[in-house]
Amino acid sequence: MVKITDVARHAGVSPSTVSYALSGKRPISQMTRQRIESSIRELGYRPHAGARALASSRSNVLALVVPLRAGIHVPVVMQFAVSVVTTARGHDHDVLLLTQEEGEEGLRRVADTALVDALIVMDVQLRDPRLPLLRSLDRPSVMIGFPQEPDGLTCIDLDFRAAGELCVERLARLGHRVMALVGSPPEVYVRETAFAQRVVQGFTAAADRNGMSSCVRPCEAAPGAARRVAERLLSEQPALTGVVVHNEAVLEPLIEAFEQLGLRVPGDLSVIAICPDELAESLRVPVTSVALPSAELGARAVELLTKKLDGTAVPEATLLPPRLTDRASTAPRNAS
Amino acid sequence: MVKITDVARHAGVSPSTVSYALSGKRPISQMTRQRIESSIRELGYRPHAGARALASSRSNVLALVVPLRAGIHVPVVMQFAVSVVTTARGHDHDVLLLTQEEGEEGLRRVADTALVDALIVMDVQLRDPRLPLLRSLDRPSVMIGFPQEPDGLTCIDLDFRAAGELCVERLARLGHRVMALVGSPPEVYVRETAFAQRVVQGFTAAADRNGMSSCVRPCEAAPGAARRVAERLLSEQPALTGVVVHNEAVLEPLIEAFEQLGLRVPGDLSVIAICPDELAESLRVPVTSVALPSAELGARAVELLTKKLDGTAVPEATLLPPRLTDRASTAPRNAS
DNA sequence: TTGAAAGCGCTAACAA
DNA sequence: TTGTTAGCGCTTTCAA
Repeated sequence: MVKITDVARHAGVSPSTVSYALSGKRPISQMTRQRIESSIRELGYRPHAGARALASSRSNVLALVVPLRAGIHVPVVMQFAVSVVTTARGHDHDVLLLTQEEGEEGLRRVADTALVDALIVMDVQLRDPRLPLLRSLDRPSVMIGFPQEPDGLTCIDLDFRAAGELCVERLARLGHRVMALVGSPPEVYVRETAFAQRVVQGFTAAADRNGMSSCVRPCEAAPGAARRVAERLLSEQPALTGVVVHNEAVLEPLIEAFEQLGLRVPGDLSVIAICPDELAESLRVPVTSVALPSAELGARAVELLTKKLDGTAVPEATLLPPRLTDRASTAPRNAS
Repeated sequence: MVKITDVARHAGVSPSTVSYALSGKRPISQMTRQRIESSIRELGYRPHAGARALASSRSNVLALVVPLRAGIHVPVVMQFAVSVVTTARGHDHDVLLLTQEEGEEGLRRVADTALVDALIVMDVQLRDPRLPLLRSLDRPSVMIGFPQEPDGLTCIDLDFRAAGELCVERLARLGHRVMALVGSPPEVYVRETAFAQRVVQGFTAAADRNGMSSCVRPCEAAPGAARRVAERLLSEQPALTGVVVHNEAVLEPLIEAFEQLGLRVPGDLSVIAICPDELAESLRVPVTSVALPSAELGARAVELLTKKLDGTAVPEATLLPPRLTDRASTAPRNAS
């Protein structure tokens, strides 16, 4: 194994000079820098990660905790993870993958052993048991999602409340007066996942504000669930002309169900989803949607974290504004 | 920070004794072990990962390289990753996540800096450019998938050839004589992904062996592609009664398309998929399928790797036998 | 602009 | 069964 002393000898300088040339933490003359660089190349030198971590108390590794639970759309998690890895690499960091399953002990372990410098935690609940722990750790963290008490923590997420409102506003502008929100599976609400509740709040508030009739229905991801929800909605709200869907798994089946029940999309029924753009674009009827920007969230989370590692102050809360793209599933309300 | 010398002093022993108590690499008397354990608990001691890695030349971290390309079913990758993390934790290892994008340089980097002890590489191509590198690294690796020349490498995968055969055999036993394979998107074949080709080989060989008429159609994941493939199949093979689908993205739309074209599943057409059980179970018509055992693959890959790290010899090739589950999409050929 | 040298916290060879 | 101690390869202070 080639070590820093080998490089130093080969370049005719001291080890510390090589170290500084590598880190840029002190000025190096043009000439020595070049000699060092060519020695490194010639010898194929790679600094030992463990030795570095020990001497500098920086591992240059971030922990990413991914959720596993029901009702979470897997491609969103994956895209987020990939974006975190890519962005982290751009900041000279690697990413250690942890599962929710490991729980608080897992977080404590990687932090206390100095395996990682900082943590990104996905799928934060309103009263997440990990919050006190994260506050007490000596390493910075960023949470995806907003808990009830975000004080002292750094959180980022799509502004789901505004997303819910934006959907309603768009439907309102198209003349729709009676609308429904088809949401996540019931268990998501039961475990108090903030983002699901925020959509409901935004949806309901905007509907009330616009004097519209509205209702909210959670929906399972199971095969027949979309159909049943569609049937119930139509029987309970015969005048329904606008539907907001916040549930990736049932978006397609739900539209199919409405059409099988005799409603044309968007002729009789306008549909807006809150989901990844890729999903909205891929359906037979491309769906007007508010994007779930997982890649951007991942990138931003890493940037917040690297700033915190650099000692730069960052805002406690970052809410990404919703962005709506019109596609083929929305139309003005039929005058008939 | 609490260090091993603190624990040693607190327990009235030497640091090495603490180290050995932790690693179990030499016998410790009952009494000292207990004293050490309670000191550790009392002080909240956690060994520093970097220091450990430096002194022992083991980081206890595995690298996992995940694919990003088109035609790869995201939930399969995610489930695999989760299974790798879970199993690795059971063997006292953590998992560093790398993307395909990082390429050979990424592999070399994490190996040469001793950031990881070993590597798991997914989505191996027939002539994968990473093979020579993996052979030359001083760290063990396991590949998911089989390249053309697996010599000197450790590979594991589902036996896709046998899976293709198994599907045909089941259809043959049900009396079907004319069948088609709807495969992955064309780009998957173009880039020579072994598993896709192996399914084709198994499918074709078994069909020939049984004197059946067969054809193979790649299929895009795009919205209308399933419908077009279904139409072409029916016009070109009017006697078609058995379809094998090896393409998660189009399984559902394909069945819908066949039904819209007037064919009942399984009344007129029997369908067998090669896909994750969860997907097969979740469709409106639960689909008879050969399971894609991503969780098992992940666990087995880690086990192979930890054995290699322990110096135990492991087989170069591991092929998991296909397992077929009968569901509602297959029936004996209609006698009419 | 550079060098010397003292650790960082742990493991494992050696010695007892 | 346990202790002593020499590193592991790097960073960073101090000194020049």
